[in-house]
Amino acid sequence: MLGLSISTISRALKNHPDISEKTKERVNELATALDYEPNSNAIQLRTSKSNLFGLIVPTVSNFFYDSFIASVEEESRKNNYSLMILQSGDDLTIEMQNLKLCRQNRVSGVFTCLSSQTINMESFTKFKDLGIPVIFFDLVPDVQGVNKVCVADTLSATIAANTINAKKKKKVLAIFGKPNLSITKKRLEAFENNIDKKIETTYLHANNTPDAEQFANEASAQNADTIFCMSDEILVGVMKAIQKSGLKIPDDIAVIAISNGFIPKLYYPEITYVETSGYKLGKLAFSSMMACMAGSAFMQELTIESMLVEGGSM
Amino acid sequence: MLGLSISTISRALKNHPDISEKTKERVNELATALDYEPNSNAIQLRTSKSNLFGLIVPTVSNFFYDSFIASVEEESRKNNYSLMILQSGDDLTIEMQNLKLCRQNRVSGVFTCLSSQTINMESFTKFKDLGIPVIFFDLVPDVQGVNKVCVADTLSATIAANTINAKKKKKVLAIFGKPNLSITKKRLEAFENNIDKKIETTYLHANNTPDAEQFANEASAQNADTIFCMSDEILVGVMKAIQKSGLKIPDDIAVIAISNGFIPKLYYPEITYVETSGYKLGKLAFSSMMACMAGSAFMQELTIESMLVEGGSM
DNA sequence: ATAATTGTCGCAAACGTTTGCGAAACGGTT
DNA sequence: AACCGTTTCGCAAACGTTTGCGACAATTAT
Repeated sequence: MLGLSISTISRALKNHPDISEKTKERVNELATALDYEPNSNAIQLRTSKSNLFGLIVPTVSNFFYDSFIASVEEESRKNNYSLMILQSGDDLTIEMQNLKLCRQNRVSGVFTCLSSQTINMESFTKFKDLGIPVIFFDLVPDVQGVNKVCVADTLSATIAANTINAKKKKKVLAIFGKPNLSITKKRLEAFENNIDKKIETTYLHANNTPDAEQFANEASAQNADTIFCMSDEILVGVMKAIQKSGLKIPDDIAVIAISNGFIPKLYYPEITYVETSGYKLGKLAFSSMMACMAGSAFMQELTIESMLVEGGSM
Repeated sequence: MLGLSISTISRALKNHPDISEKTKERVNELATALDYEPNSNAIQLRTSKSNLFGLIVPTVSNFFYDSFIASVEEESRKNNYSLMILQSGDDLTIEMQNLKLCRQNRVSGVFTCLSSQTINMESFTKFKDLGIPVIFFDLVPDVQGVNKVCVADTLSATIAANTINAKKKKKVLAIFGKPNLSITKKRLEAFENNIDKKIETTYLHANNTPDAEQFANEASAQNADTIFCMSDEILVGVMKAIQKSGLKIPDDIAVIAISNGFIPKLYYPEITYVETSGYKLGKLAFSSMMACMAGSAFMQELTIESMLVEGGSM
């Protein structure tokens, strides 16, 4: 329509110095008039660079992951990337299928956490070979040479233990999650190492919310004065048990949790918790991804700081 | 490597009848050996059909939307589609930017709900012109000729009102959300029409959780015997106020809500609610999308049924 | 005046597929 | 031996870009 070649149009649109200002103007004018929109498939095919990140998560509907996703999406959009979301449902087969989808869609990077069944990392090394950076978050593999971003498990459990110590509690029920998860191990170890030895502490592992509820029921029967919850899942069960028992927080029983912060604020008094922000972790993951893209591949483990948020439950 | 042409390979991989079984075997064998993965950019460029859906949501971290997303992702994966997630933050500019991203990525369909600022539908008609189906969900435009899937606002509010009637309550505080939203209007209207006229009912609009908490505080001072919450946001505030007041549910005060179901189960007793499932809505949205893709474009408004889930709060 | 430089632009190949069409090979029928 | 039908496969164009290189014109230097 302008009597120009395709290459000239392409260059004009990209503000290439070879093209005169007048031509650029004419091209841009017509482009907006026709509201031309570049075909990103063609672009990606030609340049073999996509503006797509893959994000694999056990499930979207989760206190922690949803804010993580929100955070990563926000940054992606700001940096002109799109986000492809995939749920693994903590299923190994689906996880591998999702990784395949990422490769086929030629993502330029992957955010993922491990399913609890993942044993070998072979499916991830393929990405390494392809030069596609992988950022592990939250549930990360126990190996070196990969990029990991985590919440500060050790620190957060330490803070919780110290808070309990400072309040001079006597009898603590500490409820942790599934024992095989690295996150559980780290938190448990740190808690054990830091809780005052004079405090009578019972350790339990709850696989889910109902488990936690039942444990908390027994705890009130045993006159524990404090319950520590490793996660939101556990906190929810504990709170249900406490409400049922009619015990008053914090006078009859104190509660402290490690949490993203949403659940603790649902109750009155609000529950004191050590914050592990999915939102912050998302930001960290993204900046780590950008660092990888820029070539500075550190292959390190980064953590976000934790801090105590005081409610009225201690 | 096999002495075959590209076209033969292509056809063999797609199980084309022209190709002999032996050749197919050889090709497939080598393909898995090299773990060949088709370049979806090239495919999409050639066929101009993407296997990508766009999903625009105000925010991912929301009780309702996260389960909606989870649901749509699940179906998408099963049907060999991928999902591109975009957050609008209820911002008109970002909404339009996201729509642009959808077009550029050549999505084959869009799921979206309106930002509250969206006035004209012009940006959506462009998709119609391109033959890209758009499914509106939850917050839908008030016009004809588009595909909409919604929760049954009228029905759910009616069920809630009838439940209150059946329990012979005397004094009800009904808290609704932002008055300008269509969802609020529908629920309010249905509630008003169905609540027993003999019941003394106070209507309030809360813009957020703290508002609701304050309203509920005043309510307990006024000796209301029942509080109705239009949404989870409101329920959370109300529950905080009730816990603070020390009132017992359901003896001192009854609570009923319209909810996705997650929040009501966090408390003891569990809150009775009328279910509006984001998960179910996702399924409906997806099947509606598939119907559009298949050509049967109904351009209608579909709703999911609502049902009462009894907790112990009434 | 011619030669060298610079500023603009077009040609054509390439990215990895799909697909209509034609070609070769083969077996079977007259 | 000639013909026909079928099976099996390859050629080449096309999808919409990007980009190295060369071409031409305009400008400047000699």
